[in-house]
Parts: sequence; structure tokens; C-alpha cells
Amino acid sequence: MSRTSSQAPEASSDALPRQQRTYSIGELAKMFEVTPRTIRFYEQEGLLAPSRQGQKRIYREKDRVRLKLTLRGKRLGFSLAEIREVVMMYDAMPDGNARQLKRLLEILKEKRADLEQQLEDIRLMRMEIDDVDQRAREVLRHLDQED
Amino acid sequence: MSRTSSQAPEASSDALPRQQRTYSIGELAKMFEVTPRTIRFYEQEGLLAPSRQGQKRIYREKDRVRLKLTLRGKRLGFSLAEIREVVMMYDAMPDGNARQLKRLLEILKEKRADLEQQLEDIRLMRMEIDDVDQRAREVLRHLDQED
DNA sequence: CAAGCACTTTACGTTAACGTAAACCTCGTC
DNA sequence: GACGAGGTTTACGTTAACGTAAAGTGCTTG
Repeated sequence: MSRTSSQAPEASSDALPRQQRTYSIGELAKMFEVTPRTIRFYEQEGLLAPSRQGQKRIYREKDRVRLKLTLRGKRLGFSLAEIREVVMMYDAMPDGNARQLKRLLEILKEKRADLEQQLEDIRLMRMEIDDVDQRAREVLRHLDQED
Repeated sequence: MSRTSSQAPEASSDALPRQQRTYSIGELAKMFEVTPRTIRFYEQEGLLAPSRQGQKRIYREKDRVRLKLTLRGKRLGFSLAEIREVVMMYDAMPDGNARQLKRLLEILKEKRADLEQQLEDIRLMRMEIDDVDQRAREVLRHLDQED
């Protein structure tokens, strides 16, 4: 697992309201500590849809948020397909028909269940780590005393 | 599929204390809902080391616990390499030298940090899921009223 | 003894999620 | 006008974590 990624740093110099700012692919990449390749790949997988200015990709606030959510999902071990499933349905919501919406609710329920399972897993793993930690410190203590 | 209840094949199979029980690869596989292939693969990757009885693998309680821990780690998105790192150092602990032990403590610290990050990620993702859920239900409510 | 399991090894196949390389634009600037 | 720093597409390469298929071993059961 990768290191903890910080909260998105505030857009620096300009007094532009976030909603109007745009980002280049390189900016986003540095911001989230991923490569441009990764960002293009996510687009190819249907997770991002930046507009273009000539050939160049232009990312807006919405895209930045999506990328943030995507990376968070990844840290939690979700596949890109799973993430897309939620993200796309979220976008299709406003004009969604009832069946689509109910399907969405189901998916959300599943995801929530996954998260609960993870919480339990984390709890248990924490305990085990603490245990190993304790033992290791104890062995160390004995080694120190031997000298 | 159905378990034909024949006469008890092996005596005292139930009364065995867990510590003495052994498992076949198939038993473990069903127990954890993975394939035998997966278990063999984990062995090949140095995460399990069952003894043999002739050609067949014999799993003891220790192996079962290891498998459990491994699968939990996987659910949390850790790679097999990461899991092995901890598990193997744990085994090397009793006769470990100081440098090894300190390295282990560092690794544990990292893992703990990962878990904390995950807790935060889960918290945020929960909120977002709740939000999407809310919106979806609201849209549904309106659709129902239209009829 | 043939058949059926459960197990074994060997080895090639597959998928997700990118990495990496090549070859090409398009600026601003020295 | 050469150049370097960004960006672009296309396409092949790589790694982790298994899946899958083939061919063999050993037991027990009708």
C-alpha cells in the first residue's frame, strides 16, 4: 500500500474560486502523486472525462474530485470497475429511472457492507500488530539486558 | 452435494483439541472459500509451509491461522509480499537479532499508519455513500409521486 | 479391477493496472 | 531556429495473483 496521501493542497497563487480553476494533467499528477499515464488510463477506463483545448486535456474541479474519489477507492482495495460502477450511476442519477436507482441503492448497500467488513478486519489486524509489537519489544528488552 | 450421513468413519474426530487437528487442502479451501490452487500458490510464495505425509500436504492449526491472517490482509488490500514480510519476521522473532527486531518494529509502524489512513478513507467514503444514497432515495420519492 | 475421488506437479493462460518507449505537436525563450 | 518543457497518441511490456488444463498417484468401494 502506498503512503498516506495528503488532502488536496489549496490552489495557490490566483484568487480564482475553485469552481473555475482548471488543471493540466501534470498539475493533477503532482497534486495526487500519480503519473500522467495513470490519469490517462483512468480516462480510458471511463472514470474521467476532461474537456479538451485543442489536443490538450483540461481538467475542472469536477474531474479533480473524481480523481480524488477514485484514488481513495483504490486505497480501500476497490477495483476500477467497481469504482466506475458507482461513479457512473451517480452521474446518471438525475434522469435515472426507478430500476436504475434501485440498482444503485443495492450497489451502495454492498459497498457499505464491504466497508463494515474492512472495519472489522482493521480492528483485528490492529490487535495482532499490537501483539507482535509487544513481543518484539520484550525480546529487545532482554537483548539489551544481556549486554 | 448432499452429505450422506454414513456411519462415523474415523473415531473421535470431534473430540480432538484444535491444536492437534489437521486439515487437508480441500478442507481449508472450503473453510475459507478459496480454491486449492490459491492455497498452493500462497505456499509457493512462502506464506505457508505445511508438512507432508507422503506427497500430501498436511495443514495444522498454525497453518490455518496463517491462511486466515493472509486472507484478512488481502481484504485490506495488502500484497502478498507485504503480508509475507510481516509473517516471516514474526517467525524469525524468537532468535532475532536487534537489527531485525527494530526493522520489524518499523514495518509494524508503517502498517499501522496504513490502517489509520484506511480508517479515514472509510469514514469519508461512508459519508459519500450516504450522500448518494440520500439523493437517490429522494429522486425515487419524486418518481413515485408522479404516478 | 474399474471407477471415482482427492490429491499431486508442471506449465501455459489470463486479467487488472499501469510502465515504458517511440515518435510527434506546440509553445515560450535564448 | 534550435531547444527544452510540457503535452499528445500508439503500442508493446510487466507484475501480481491466481485460473485452467493435462497427466499422474494413491485409496477405497461397488
